[in-house]
Amino acid sequence: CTSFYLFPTVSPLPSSTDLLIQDSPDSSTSPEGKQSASAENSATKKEDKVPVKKQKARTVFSSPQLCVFNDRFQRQKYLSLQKIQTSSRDLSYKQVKTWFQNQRMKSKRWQRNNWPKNSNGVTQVTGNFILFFPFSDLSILSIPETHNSSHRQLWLSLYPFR
DNA sequence: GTCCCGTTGGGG
DNA sequence: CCCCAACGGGAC
Repeated sequence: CTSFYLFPTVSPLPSSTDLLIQDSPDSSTSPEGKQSASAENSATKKEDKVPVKKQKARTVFSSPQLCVFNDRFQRQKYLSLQKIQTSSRDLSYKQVKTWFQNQRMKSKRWQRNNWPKNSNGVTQVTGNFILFFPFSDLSILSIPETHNSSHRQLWLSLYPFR
């Protein structure tokens, strides 16, 4: 998975979404719930639960994982059942679901702010090209020479990933 | 159960 | 600061 894709015409799409995504060494999240067992300070009142500080785990997805997710997200904004599970066996379903949710929000927010509108909030069309900005990524969907109903599509996706 | 939405908190 | 995974809660 490179950071640059260009597949012409009706992309059969890599579809390899599974396989290859070698598991990165660490892959999983930070050491979960590591605070000491905290020997109960014994005789405290029952309902006086001292705030057991739950440390939020901050997962950072690996680049290959993001690549797969992004690629998928371009086509499906909604995670259909557990399909993507296979490509990310190290990640929980909840994590993937959360990623899609956040991505949807990000997409929406990005559109609200940065989508090029022509007067009426519709996608801007310039010549033969439709500029298509799903979110922070750049995508250009062009429809060159539409001879009768066979829209030839050319997808050009850039995945910066920062 | 998932979704949306606002919010929280970890980490660069 | 910002980014973003994860959380909480209400709605369906």
